[in-house]
Amino acid sequence: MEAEGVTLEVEEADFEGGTTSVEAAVASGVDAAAELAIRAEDSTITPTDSVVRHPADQEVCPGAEVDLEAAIALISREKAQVVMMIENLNGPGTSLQIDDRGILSFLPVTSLLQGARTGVFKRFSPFPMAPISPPEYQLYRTSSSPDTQLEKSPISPSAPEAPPKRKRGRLTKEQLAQLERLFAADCSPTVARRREISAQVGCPERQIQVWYQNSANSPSIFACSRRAKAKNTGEKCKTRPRVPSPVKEPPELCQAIQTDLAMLIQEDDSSVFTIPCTTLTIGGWNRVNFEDENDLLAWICEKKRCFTWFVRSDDYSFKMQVALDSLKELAFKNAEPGKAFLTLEISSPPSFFLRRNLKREFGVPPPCWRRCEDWTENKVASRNLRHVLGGPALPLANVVTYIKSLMEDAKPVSLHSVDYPAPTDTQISSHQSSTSISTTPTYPSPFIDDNFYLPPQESRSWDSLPCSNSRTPMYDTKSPPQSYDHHGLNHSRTHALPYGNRQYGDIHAGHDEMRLLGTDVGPVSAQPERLSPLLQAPQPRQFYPETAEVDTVAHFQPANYYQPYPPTGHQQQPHSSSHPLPHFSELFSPVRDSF
Amino acid sequence: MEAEGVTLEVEEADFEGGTTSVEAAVASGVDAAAELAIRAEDSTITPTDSVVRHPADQEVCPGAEVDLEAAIALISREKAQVVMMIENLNGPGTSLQIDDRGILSFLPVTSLLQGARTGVFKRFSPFPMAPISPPEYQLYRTSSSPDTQLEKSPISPSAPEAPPKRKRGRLTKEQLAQLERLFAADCSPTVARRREISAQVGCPERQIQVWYQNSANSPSIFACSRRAKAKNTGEKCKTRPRVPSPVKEPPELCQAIQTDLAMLIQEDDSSVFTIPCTTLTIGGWNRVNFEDENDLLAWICEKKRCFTWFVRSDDYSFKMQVALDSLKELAFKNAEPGKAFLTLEISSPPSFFLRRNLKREFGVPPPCWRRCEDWTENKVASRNLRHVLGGPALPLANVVTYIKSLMEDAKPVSLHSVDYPAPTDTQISSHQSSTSISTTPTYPSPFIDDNFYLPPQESRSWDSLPCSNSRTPMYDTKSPPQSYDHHGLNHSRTHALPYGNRQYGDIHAGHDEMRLLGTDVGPVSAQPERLSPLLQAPQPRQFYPETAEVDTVAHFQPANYYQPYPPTGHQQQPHSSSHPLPHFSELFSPVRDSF
DNA sequence: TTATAATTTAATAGT
DNA sequence: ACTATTAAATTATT
Repeated sequence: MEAEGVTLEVEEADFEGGTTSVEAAVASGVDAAAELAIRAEDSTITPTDSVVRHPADQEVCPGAEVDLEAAIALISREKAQVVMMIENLNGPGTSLQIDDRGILSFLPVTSLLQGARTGVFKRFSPFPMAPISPPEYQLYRTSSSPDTQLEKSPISPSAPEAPPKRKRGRLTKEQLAQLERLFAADCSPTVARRREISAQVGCPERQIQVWYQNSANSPSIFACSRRAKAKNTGEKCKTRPRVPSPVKEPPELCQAIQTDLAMLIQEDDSSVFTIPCTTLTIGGWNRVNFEDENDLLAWICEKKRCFTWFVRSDDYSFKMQVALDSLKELAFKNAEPGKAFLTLEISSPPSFFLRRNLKREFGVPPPCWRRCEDWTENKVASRNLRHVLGGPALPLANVVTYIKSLMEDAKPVSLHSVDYPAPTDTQISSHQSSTSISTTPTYPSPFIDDNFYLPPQESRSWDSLPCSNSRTPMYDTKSPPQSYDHHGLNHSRTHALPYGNRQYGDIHAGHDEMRLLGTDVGPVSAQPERLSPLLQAPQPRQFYPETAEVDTVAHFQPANYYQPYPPTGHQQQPHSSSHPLPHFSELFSPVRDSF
Repeated sequence: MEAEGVTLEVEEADFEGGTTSVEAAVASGVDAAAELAIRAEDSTITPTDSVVRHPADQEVCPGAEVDLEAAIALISREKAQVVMMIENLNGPGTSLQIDDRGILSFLPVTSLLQGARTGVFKRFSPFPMAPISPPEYQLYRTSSSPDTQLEKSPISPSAPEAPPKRKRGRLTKEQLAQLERLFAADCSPTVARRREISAQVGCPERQIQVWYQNSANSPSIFACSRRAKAKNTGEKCKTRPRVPSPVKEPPELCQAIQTDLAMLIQEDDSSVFTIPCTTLTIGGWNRVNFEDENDLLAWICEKKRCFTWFVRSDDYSFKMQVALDSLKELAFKNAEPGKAFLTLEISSPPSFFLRRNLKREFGVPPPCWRRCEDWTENKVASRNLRHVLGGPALPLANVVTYIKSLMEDAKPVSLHSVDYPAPTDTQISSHQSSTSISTTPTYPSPFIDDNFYLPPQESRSWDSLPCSNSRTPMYDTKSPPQSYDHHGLNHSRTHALPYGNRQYGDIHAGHDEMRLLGTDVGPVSAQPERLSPLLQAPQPRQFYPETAEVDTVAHFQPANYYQPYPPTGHQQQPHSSSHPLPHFSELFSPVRDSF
């Protein structure tokens, strides 16, 4: 194959320390395999040394993959005259490519040459691929002396033992954050659990395993035995999520409440399922979180039968509670891998709370949640009843499962994280490209003054409100603006969502969307016999709706002060809400029967 | 335990970059556990940072094990005033020891102090154990100000978030040189080996590890994958020394010839073992090398059956060859850690060579070795037949092993690097304090003129001399001044030298000396049947002794032009030497049998 | 800025 | 699954 080639001469490259003549030669041959050799022809360098080598220490030989970047780096440091040869190309300008690991096997010659021409030469992979037609370059044959000629190792024992190239993938920040969270919840997950995590996080199971391993053992100062740490600080390294919930929840859903998280959410139900979310969109209002902090959370409180969206800014934390039973429609949509959106159509606006962010100190009662006015921008949340929550796919999917299980004894719905849904999806795009992105509640928080912080009063505490000793629901039953039923549940639109993402499971493109409740709202003719055990096993619980006056103080005791049923017999009459309330109990709650 | 202690003040330590006051304090207490804290009291260092940490990043606390070496290294890099405190000793001077992992838990205080006193401080483990009685030191209580006082961490959560300040120590030229060499020999040493290296080079194991790592992987040009380079240029990265010698050599001995080194020594035997030495003493003549260059080397050429001492000065390189078989006695003696002396008693003077130092250019034949007159001062080497070579302990010890293996099928002798033999040793002191230290051959190099550089003539080349196709030895057999045999081998004086140094093995103090050959020279009644395989496996090779005229040109072809046996039939009669020659062949070479 | 020391983190191997 | 180690990538320091 003393084939012709293509050449380009670069007079001056910007290699530091001296002007260096760079010469790039591309020769096309017959072989399909490409050979790349870069050679520094400096007299101070011995011929053998000057052959550029693969970073993985393999000699460059036909068919070999070459990390051009490393090679270039080498050359630039060599300050040597350089000859690059690409031989046995299928055809100039077309056949080389850089794979996703930045490794070159078949590099677009043009980019190579262009790189050389511009003298950039430092990084290679993302070179402009501008198709420069081969004619632009001269056919060329390296004019080096025979002995300096690269003896094209006859392909033969080219790296007889191809050292199983260690491809080092790096976890993204998000993935790491997720893993950290999950680790905190359970530092030694089972195989099955790992598989779930793998799906959720979006990387191979093996990688998850390795991560947990390394996290547990690494002598790193940070990790400093994440697991060991957990073992010491926390209890005995929660090998299982420790929530003794009677429900057989899907994994991530029943994530344990970390201590700090518990402090954060200050929910008195130890079985709340917190979901760290990335976006919350209500109409034009949009709150994003970059997952480095627990700044945007969602959880479901079974006891109170509500969703909560939690938002934290510098000085204050905010939350809004959406009654489970005000849910008209619930739609799940996959987004990028591991991510999804959950769209909720509710029939009544949420209730709003805020709480001062204070470091807890001994002797000082921690700030507690206070009811407040809608803190979203322009109080949009009071008008727009469509919430779009973006976050980790699996937990969000599990929310669907969970909600579904509240209505019917359905089999758990599995999640399918499809290939990136083209961003053409209206839901997503409308969501993503939505108006302003406010990283904090934009509405001036109402009622924030020092008087606002009343000492927690048992009598006013939500927790101490009677719950189930009276089966009378505590909600305001008047003025349901709409009625609905769940016959409207559009099963034809409720696709099974394959579990996992495309890396580890079957891919059923197109099944990335699911809706739980029909769009239409029918009359309340519930089918109590189809209620899930979830609702029957624990004593019927009640949702405390928007009954309190706007400035009512809600106090939740810490989780570990949880007061089981039956609570105090003392009960408080709900106030009337300024918002219309749905007759959600007529729909789902077996409580109805006991009325 | 505000116990009394023992103190020693060292006014000036030789930490590079500045004079540093070093203070060592030893306090004895009641606890059996020892606490060691080393603290740099530099205002530029925060208190927490200045607490020396275990290499594994653990804070030093009572009972903790501390890698003193690392600590010392750290301190020396800090260039800070240093307070060492050893508290809760069982008793001063007795209770600390370094375990086999080089970790200190109970260090012999005396050595610590002595080290401090002498300011050596670089290496710790093998410090002289000379029992210095505690009274020699004053009772002492650190007089530092309260706040700088080491708050003996109430074990508590001392630095909750001590930013693990990264202290960047830099390797000295010498260390780097050593490492480079060692790397060339073995680019991925085992842990044990690394520990040795660490000891030898004099910096913490961790640093060694890091260096190797960076050398192997870094895209640096020097490193530029030093390991990669090694892998490619050499065979497949000698994870083991690559010499296919039948002997099971200990590492450092079978160091590969680096390219430049090969050029330097211009030996045609690819299996020579070069040993970078620090001193060569022959009588009153003394040549030292500071190890930053390959200016003083020793090697053994199995093929020629000779030792060679190589000395390089600015314009010329010199060497002398000592016939292996003229060896009367060989003594090994440990010196400072990692260093040793080898004393050779030979029965006949070496032969001398010189070569001009020229950069090689293409087309120009490289300068070659030329026989010449004794170039030592006053030609002392021709009269004094006792050579003392100082250098790295292990290789030198291995020389002994090697030589031993030439004479008997003995198990390899391992080396013991004892605690510093007290510098009272006559051999060392006489050597170290010997007359003039000349950094270059002081004798005016003879025959240096332009005529001296004859073009290499095949017929005159030493390499092309017939070797084995005629089994007739080429040496001058006349006038052996002495006869000898190796029955004289004094086994009672041949101690087994434990391999490794005291850090990693049993310590048998006192076994730091060994002699191989008896001091007496007996008649030549060789026992050919006891010859080692080394001498039998490769075709019998011959030593080219001092046969040529003094101005004979010896030309060694480059290694890669190596001409295997049988060489050209053309043979050249040796000239008669001006020196008496031993009948070495009668002793060892099986060639004798074929006479 | 470069060179190189040191750390962090992913991955492998041995057990 | 745990341990130790390697290797890649990154950070930091001079």
